[in-house]
Amino acid sequence: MRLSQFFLPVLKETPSDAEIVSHQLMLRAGMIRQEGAGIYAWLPLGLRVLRKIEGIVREEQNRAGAVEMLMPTIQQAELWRESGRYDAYGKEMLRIEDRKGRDMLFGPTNEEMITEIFRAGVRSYKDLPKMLYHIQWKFRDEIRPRFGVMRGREFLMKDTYSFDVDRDAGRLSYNKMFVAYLRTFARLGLKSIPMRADSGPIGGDSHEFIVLAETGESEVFCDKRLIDLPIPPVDVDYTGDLQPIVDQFTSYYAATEEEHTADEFEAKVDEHNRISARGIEVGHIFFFGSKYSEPMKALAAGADGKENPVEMGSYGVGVSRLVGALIEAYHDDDGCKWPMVVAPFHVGLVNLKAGDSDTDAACADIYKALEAEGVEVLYDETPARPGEKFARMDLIGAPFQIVIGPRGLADGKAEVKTRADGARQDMALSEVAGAIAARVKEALRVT
RNA sequence: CGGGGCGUAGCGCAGUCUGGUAGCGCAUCUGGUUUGGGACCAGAGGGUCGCAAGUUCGAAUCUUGCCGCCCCGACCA
Repeated sequence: MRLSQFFLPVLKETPSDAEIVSHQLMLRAGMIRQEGAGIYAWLPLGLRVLRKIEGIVREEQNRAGAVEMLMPTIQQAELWRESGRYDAYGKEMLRIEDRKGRDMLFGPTNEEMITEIFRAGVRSYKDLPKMLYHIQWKFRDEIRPRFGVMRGREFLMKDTYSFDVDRDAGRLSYNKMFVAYLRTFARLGLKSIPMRADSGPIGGDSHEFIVLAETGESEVFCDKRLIDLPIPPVDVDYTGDLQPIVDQFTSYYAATEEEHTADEFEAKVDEHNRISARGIEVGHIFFFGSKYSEPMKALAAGADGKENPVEMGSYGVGVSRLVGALIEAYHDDDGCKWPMVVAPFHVGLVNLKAGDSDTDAACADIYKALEAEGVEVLYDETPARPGEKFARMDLIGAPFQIVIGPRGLADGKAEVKTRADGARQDMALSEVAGAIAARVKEALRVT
């Protein structure tokens, strides 16, 4: 992508109503624009990151055996009356009316709809288990939206729903999502910790996946040793027994504020291993049994011919929130420092003397060579001053910056800067594209 | 919803107390000088002062109502 064709409205100054660094940088780097309280337009740069996160979430869901679909954002109130939640949900639900005066709503979640879809297509235990998911915009009329995309009213969520014949089978689905979430967040470059969470009125299992961050909204307590537990590899067998993996993570103490008890914390964790910190909830997995299948009559016949409500779970990932969480984890004073897998561009190519035929030609060659290798390049061929170019590239945070100017050109050199540590090194002009492409590919390799 | 704060050019702000017809920095545009890590000089454009009503000879400034946004609390991906 050539910068001159792109739309990148960067800000030099920090907008005054952005409180936390991720919100500030998203506005400054031209990733989002606020259109209302908790409502944001995703500008081209921000959308690139959002799509990449979405892609990784999708890959890991598919790997775990979940099947993608897409449900609408607008739902009928009728459906929610069936489950009894139309009245129970409260003011967080945005209620609207169509031209015929029918009650509609902008979906805050999809349990009812998926249950309705499922019951229409499944009658027998032979069709189970099933896991279905979609990645769709949700609207929750939050009492107080804040922190940019971290708590927006409109947000992008991946929500998966599992359907099983009984509780034991349900546990297997739960474990699949548990493992998929460990992998998803690790692939994104985040250290997530599954924490025991409020299980709600009907009981069942529930874990929140928390990324530690000073700006997190939740207060959390956990065992330090959780942070470096091994993540299940790409070839983990989802048809096999995942219980040992889940057990390993859940054997250590980890709880959010609501579930935390100081006595248990002190009894189970040595003082030097205790972490008491703040965290961002990036995922939540929940097994809720027949809460919806029973009132909504989502039944499956068992081997004995008797019909029973299916056992369900739901599993959410805050996709748009993850953009904020990633910036909280990866930034410095100059801007974003994206991990390769979510970087809006892998490489920023800086032409130090745009308009000079030699530097233009050298840049064009490298640009072409990189794109041919599948590397995503933002090529700054605008005649701005060098300092401004560097600042802009730092702000958007491409992992590599390749700098071409007349001085280096004379020696056949290009300068390569690594955004993560700021290191700069000279590389031979003839080799730079190949070498950087190899490093990009290596960083994108899935493990 | 309760408490606090804010709304003046794309961004950051001053001016409001004490009414007199709108200003600064950055950004943008033009010309020139520059060009290897956030340049300099000269000039220019850009504003229903959140909206509406009222007071007044005169309102960004005073009064009332409304709208919007941010921060602190109970909910959640």
